[in-house]
Amino acid sequence: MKKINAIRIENVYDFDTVHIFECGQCFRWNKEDDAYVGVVSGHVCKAEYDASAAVLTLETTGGDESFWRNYFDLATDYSEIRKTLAEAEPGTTAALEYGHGIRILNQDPFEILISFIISQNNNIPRIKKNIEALSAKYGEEIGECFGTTRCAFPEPEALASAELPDLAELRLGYRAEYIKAAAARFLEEGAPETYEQVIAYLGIGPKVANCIMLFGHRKVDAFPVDTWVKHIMNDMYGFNESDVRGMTQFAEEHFGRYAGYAQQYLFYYYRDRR
DNA sequence: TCGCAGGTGGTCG
DNA sequence: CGACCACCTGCG
Repeated sequence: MKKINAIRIENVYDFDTVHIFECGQCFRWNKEDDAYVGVVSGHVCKAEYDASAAVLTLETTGGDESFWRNYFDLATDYSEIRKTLAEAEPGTTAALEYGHGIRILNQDPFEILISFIISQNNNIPRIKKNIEALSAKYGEEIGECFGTTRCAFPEPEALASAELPDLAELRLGYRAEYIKAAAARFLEEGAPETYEQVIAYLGIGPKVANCIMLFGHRKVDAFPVDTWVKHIMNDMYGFNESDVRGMTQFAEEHFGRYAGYAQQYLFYYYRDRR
């Protein structure tokens, strides 16, 4: 049993655990009993939020308050973001209200890189299974927490030196070779900092590259265009679903520096009500 | 059985 | 360039 620290953070607003953890930005948080439990940068964390008291309570194996404040992006004013987006594009109002309490987490760049390679042409339950399997086999064991043995997300070294047949056993499919190559490249070159550097990776195209910039590097004007955004942009603005260029330009012009937030609200709203 | 799931690389015209 | 199309895998 790992030692658990309690951290109590007051005056937390615009926060909703369901919306934060289910909006598709992260894959290692799961509802266990009445709270969400996740593994973040080698720390296990149980998160509970009391809206009436505006208090976020964390039970965690590590990370100090400032680490978790940064992870949950508590310094950002999401009311201001929603207000700005609603004024710029009134059609998004319903989505902004529906997804109130979404926050774009500050996640580890390597974990995001690998996780979103796995996400391509895939579905969320299988993505999560793949990532858990990868962590169990190649990640460091943290110990038993909240009734389960938990493992950190693998380090680049571990995945770079993984054998392809072993990765294949985890049912990663054709993404296995992308993962190994990406880990080796990350190890050699360090974290890719720009869209151009990320998209140069084998197995990373425009959609995944934008997700990596948005979720792994806090480039909040990035606008990932996936199958749902195509439906949304067709539905709301009449774009042909093949016109990714047009949608991207629209996002730049209408959502501007908050395009990434807009994408999350819209994606979550439409996908959740499918 | 077949299409789909938060796409991408390869190959044509 | 832009329009196909195959692709690991699991599920309904």
